[in-house]
Amino acid sequence: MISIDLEEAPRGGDLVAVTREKTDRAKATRIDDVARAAGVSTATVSNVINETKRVAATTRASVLDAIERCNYYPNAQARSLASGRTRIIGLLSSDFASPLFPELVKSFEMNAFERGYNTVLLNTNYDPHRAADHVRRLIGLKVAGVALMTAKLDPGLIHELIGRNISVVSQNLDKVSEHMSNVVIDYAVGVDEAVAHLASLGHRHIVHVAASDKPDGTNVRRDAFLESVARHVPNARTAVYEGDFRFESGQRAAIEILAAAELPTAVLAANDMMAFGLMKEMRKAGLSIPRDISLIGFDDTAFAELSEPALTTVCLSRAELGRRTVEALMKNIAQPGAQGKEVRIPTYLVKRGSTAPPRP
Amino acid sequence: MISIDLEEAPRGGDLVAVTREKTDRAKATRIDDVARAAGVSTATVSNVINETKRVAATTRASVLDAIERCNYYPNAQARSLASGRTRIIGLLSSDFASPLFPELVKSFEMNAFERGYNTVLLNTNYDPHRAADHVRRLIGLKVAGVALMTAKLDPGLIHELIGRNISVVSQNLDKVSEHMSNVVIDYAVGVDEAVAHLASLGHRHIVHVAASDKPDGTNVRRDAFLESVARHVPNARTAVYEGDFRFESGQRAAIEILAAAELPTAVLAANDMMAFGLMKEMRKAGLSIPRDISLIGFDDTAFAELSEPALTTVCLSRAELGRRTVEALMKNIAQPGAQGKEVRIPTYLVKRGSTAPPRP
DNA sequence: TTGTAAGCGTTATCAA
DNA sequence: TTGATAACGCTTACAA
Repeated sequence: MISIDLEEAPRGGDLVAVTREKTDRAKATRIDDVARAAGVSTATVSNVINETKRVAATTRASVLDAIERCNYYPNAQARSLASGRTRIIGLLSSDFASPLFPELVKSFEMNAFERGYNTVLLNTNYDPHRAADHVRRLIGLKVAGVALMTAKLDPGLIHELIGRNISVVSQNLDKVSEHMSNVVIDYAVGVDEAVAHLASLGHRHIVHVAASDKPDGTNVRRDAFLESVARHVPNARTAVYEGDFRFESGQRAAIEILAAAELPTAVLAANDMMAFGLMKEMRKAGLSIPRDISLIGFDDTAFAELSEPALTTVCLSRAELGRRTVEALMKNIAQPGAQGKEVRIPTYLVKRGSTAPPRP
Repeated sequence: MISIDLEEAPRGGDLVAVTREKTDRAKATRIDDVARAAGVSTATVSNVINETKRVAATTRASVLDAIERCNYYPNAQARSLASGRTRIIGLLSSDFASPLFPELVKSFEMNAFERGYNTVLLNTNYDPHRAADHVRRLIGLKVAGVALMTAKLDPGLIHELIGRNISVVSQNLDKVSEHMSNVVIDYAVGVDEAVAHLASLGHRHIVHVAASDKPDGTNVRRDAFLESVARHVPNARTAVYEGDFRFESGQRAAIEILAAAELPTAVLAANDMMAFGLMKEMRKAGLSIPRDISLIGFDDTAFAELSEPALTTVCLSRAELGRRTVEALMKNIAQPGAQGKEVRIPTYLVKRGSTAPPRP
């Protein structure tokens, strides 16, 4: 849309470059080069690299030396063609830019890396066609496993993966099965902490701004909220407002809440964005948080600790989510044919400045 | 640290599952299966898939049909082993969780996908060892190209890539060379718009809270700031404070600014985080933004439009950055041996509520 | 327009 | 403990 490629930048030393080209590009070194350099067979080199067989210490040393000298990097394509496995795992998501993902992706990649795996990233952008294409690519790539961090995926596609012996870890799916584990985020514990916190501050009139992730109408957070309120707050007054996770829906919910006969003393929003919307609208209405009303969010997005007041919020450790997802994948890969597991990631409350006792 | 794998979930239909296993896992279909099914040779199937040769329409149709019927997914490893190229590109970053990245990663992946490439992600976490390992892996994977979105990387490693005929696109590097392009973010235009905006509002005393990305002491934003002020504001008063991109350093800068003999009427921070720090501290000191002082940030992070007041900020389009990075990579891949290009990504001002005319 | 067959760089099975 | 050598599944000259 703007700006164009500049003209080619000036460059010195053409001759040198050309020479280098002739040297470096002269075919990458292969396992036979190393074998020759070490005076052994390719089988031995392979065994040294993969530690697949006992190799005499001296042979081993000279092979390693030869690898070093030749500046040898094994060809991953050839390796996996021959061995039938790859060291690649996929991470499929609907939207990498959504708040939870950046850190999750980072943690996922780092954990995979440490186990010798590379991560390929796939963003479906909520498009089922794209998702199907992505799955196809993953199969073509012969990935060892895939983490499906997307809202919902055609079960047929999942089968396609499982059937090809690719490990799958899904998020918040209901069932595990052979070769397929499930990471479930345990919203209930965090919600319970939040409600208990409000109850202990003395709140008796707490409302929830819900937003449902599942299309089937079930809503884990809302249900947990209602259940927790019933448990922690005797004679509670409560209500549930509907939002859609977006800032604006938080604002709309605030307007509804303000229009109600009696103002609640605390609000639990299903995510931070809506909480920020609530915050803005309530401030506009002249209310002070937390003096007039307490507010709790969900997700612990980057801004939660910077907002005015800093937002009390329920969150989960993205690092843990990433790590345990990779672990689950690895477990499935290591034990093909075994039954998948269910991994629960707890959520917890982070207390900040947006909650206080209700006005007397 | 918390929670443990639950016991295996119950499962029904073992028999069915076992049957499926026998069927599905019975060796993936290969190109010969398709060839046989279509009654042609493997070469023809390959030519249909890759569009590498003219194939008679009828033959083509029957091959496509056979591919469909066999549910055939070409083996990427075998393909690239045979062809010498892969459809994988790498994206190397120091920290995927930093503000610019999520959307950049998303855009990068989507653009790569549309061109038939898969993206492998590598997070160095600012660790040179890890970076070196990553480069090694990329070479082993025989990726077609790599985008180096990391602060600095050992030039030796870059050479290692180039020498192996892997296209490289770096960010904010100084030079381009054969097989290596450079994406530079043009901070100057955005800074200039920001300063011009302040000047047109009537500001004459504008300070900058700088933070340097480059270790060599050069600071593009600061230099652009000083230059723009000199150009747009006659008899300007100005000053530069040092920060480190973090919220707290914005707070510290605010304290310094407030301690100065005369308060400036506007502040340009080198990123949003510091701007938020400034905002918090100035509010604490009883100042109102933008009535008492105008504030401009840099990056347009997610919260810029949600803060109170919404932050005027300089930003760049992450979508464009991702797209043009992939384009540069593709160009290099398509024309091996050609000289790299320099791609400039402009920045621009987003006017929001944190800027206003100075008090009279 | 189609087919044959020789690689591509490993791993893994035997045999030595 | 090591070495030959046949896969692995595809692409691509070269032939037909």
